[in-house]
Amino acid sequence: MAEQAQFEELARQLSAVGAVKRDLGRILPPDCPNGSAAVLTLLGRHGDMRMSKLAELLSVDMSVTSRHVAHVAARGWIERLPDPADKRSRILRLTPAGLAQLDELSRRTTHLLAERLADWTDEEVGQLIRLMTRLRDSFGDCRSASSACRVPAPVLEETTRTPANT
Amino acid sequence: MAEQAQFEELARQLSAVGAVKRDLGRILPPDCPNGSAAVLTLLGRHGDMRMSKLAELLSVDMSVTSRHVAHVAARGWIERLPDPADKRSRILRLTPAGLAQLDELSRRTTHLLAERLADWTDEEVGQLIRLMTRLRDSFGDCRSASSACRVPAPVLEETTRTPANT
DNA sequence: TATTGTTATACTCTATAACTATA
DNA sequence: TATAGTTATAGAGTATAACAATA
Repeated sequence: MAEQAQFEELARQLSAVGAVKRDLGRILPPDCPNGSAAVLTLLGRHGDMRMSKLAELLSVDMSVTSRHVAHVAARGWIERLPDPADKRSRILRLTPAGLAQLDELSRRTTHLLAERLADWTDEEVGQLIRLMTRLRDSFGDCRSASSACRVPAPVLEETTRTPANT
Repeated sequence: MAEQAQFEELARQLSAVGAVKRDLGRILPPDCPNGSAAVLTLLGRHGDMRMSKLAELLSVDMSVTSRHVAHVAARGWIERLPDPADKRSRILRLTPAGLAQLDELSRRTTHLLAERLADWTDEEVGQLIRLMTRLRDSFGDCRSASSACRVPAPVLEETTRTPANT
């Protein structure tokens, strides 16, 4: 178990990494904001899927997913096919135009990252990816796995003073 | 230099880590959204500073900083003192109430992180912090260094971990 | 003229709730 | 009744541009 000071620092870095995300967002193609890019990326990586599955991968509410998907579909980058197994559902699929857009996305982001991280080693980038993935799992497992994280965290009452941590 | 596939994966993880940030944002105290929390945290960590300095630390436009600061000041968590050296400028300072609020923030976030990252070792958390910090530096240096971002850029000696006023 | 900070406006992302159409 | 998805609405975060006061 890590120390409290570490958790504070981690929280700060999580907040600060937003600046990197914004930098990446600024170089996206026209009409393709972050939300659209995320949809295309996940469809390219995981293949055809339903809305609910995409919402889960995005870790956002399905209403949000619906908006992003509508935006992407309106530009012809994906199509929404009927699901023969369930008429309420829709299957999302990248179109050739969507694939081309995804290509462009990938080119831009990797170019920027390659430029900024020019002095990083392969191993360092891999390590960061592994740790971020694990971080996400440590949080995300709570959303699907209902038991473990369901423990409603000791509700902080007490005073406004920090107990001299361990 | 890392491979292209790694950069794509890193971009994906950067996008996905937003879910963790949102989880942290949900447990913040009333009237204290992420922007306010960031202001309080940075003032607590770096001590009194001017708007422009805070904007730089937040990596956002000063207009955004101004809004966040106004929100925080309206709740009495900071005060905006005149700068004797420059009448256009204002010095930001945490109030006792702001310090208490910062305490509460810290308690909540560390609680949540300690819970979610219960099976992480001290070393793993430290490694993630180091890599995220370096990632931010690899991007952030471009903002201050006005020329081409190719150049390693002058590293600002910023090891001041003075816990500000007390 | 340039800089510090504020305000107005617009856009993106997100969540909640109400709604539909199926199951 | 319950679930898949849509839409309306509201709130937070951000950037750009116009502005005021001061340097």
